[in-house]
Amino acid sequence: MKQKILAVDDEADILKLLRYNLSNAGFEFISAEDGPEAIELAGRIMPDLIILDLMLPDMDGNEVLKRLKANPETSGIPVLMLTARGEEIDRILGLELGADDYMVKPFSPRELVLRIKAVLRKGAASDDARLVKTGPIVIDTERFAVSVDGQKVGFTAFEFKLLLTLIKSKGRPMSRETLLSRIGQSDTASGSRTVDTHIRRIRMKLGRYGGFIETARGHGYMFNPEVQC
Amino acid sequence: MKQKILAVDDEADILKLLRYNLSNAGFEFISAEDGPEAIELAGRIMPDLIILDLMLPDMDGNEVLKRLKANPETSGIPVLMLTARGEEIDRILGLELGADDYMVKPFSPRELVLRIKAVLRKGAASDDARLVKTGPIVIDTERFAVSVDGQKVGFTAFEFKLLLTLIKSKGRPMSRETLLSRIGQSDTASGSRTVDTHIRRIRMKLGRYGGFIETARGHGYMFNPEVQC
DNA sequence: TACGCTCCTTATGAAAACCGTAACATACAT
DNA sequence: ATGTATGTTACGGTTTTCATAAGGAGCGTA
Repeated sequence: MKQKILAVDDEADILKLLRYNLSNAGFEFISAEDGPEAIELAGRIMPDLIILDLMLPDMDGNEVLKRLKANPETSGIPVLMLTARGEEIDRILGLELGADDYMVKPFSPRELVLRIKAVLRKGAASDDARLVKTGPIVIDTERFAVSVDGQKVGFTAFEFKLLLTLIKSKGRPMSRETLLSRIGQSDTASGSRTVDTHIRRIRMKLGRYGGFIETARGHGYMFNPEVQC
Repeated sequence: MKQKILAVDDEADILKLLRYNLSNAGFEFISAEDGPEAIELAGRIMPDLIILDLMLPDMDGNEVLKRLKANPETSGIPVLMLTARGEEIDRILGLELGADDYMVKPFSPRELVLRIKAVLRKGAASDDARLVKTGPIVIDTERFAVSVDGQKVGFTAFEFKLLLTLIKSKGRPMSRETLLSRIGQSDTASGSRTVDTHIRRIRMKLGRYGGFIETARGHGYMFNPEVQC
């Protein structure tokens, strides 16, 4: 059966473009032009994916997204956001909303189709999703950007990979050696204590969420977002 | 349904020529002879595309365009500008207005129809539009011309392709190798450090917007127009 | 063909960012 | 209480990037 895609945008041109390309790509295309209509439609037809413009006339795309996520019936539907400008990218990251991916307009239809397929393929088993979210922490694996509580935080390459590795195996402690090898620094002569230093730096950058990285004494470190502060 | 095209020109000959060719091409043709009429008509009939002469008797074509773009209802309509002379081309680029394409009079009707179809097909979200706009930066992909803040800036071929590649993948860092290969210099023995030099030159030419090109340490470079100066 | 021009490339040192280590302080476990 | 593991801090070395200059290839023109 064809997978259904709901696109929400107020610009008819965009909808036309989407309809053309997504139909060709083998999807069933449904469109909505404003927020309320989108929410209503989503709940009724249960699409496999929603394309949502961040800038809508009546109700902000963020608001729409929030309501979709608030409704348990629609909260599982992956959402791909569209933004008009690069300036808004950080908002997507920052608002810790439930978007699974995003694209900046103008976008190439070809790339859009690829991204849609990627999101659909991954579904719940998100091993390599673009946006990795853990509570107040959102990681954009393509831009190498991290935001905490809506604030963009600068991470170095090492720190970034370390954090991502920990989060991907969250709940399971990982030894320093494992961490180093997953990052690709295994062969280089890095004393394993180096990890400690980086862990500390990450903890500082995570601010009050630094405690999410627990130390498994004798075993290494573990990411555990359950901890309250 | 036929797509509507609104043509604005004070010369009756031109309008006649346009009407003949566009009707034949399957468009619904509407014409206006001056600025105010054009604006009124555009808001009322919502054409799919507007052909606008840069030189109008009462109100300059640029002024008309500005007002069209200022009105949220009409701002999404693509506009194709007509200029009487090549000398005016730079003004089109320079005014960072919202034109999507342009032609120089005298033009071939056949080419005009092709261009119209191209603009309509691509809509606002396109991979290879003729005019690529990012804030104060406008790029004419056919003339290899760039303007910043309305000022035409001379770019060399390498710089041009580099900037365009970065902008087309805006928001995502690209390695020097990727950049070189996309430009077509991959096989030539270009040390990847060459990219650095060109990036620097582009930054200088972009003036105060040079910061739009961010360096992703360890990853390459990324175009990101969010940065304010 | 020679000349002059522009543009691409490379070279070099300066500056900045990052990584790793060491030394000491602190917490944990037996 | 003592030894071990980790936290903290500071500093030096290394890598990456910036900045500037200069060599050399390609192109058009005379």
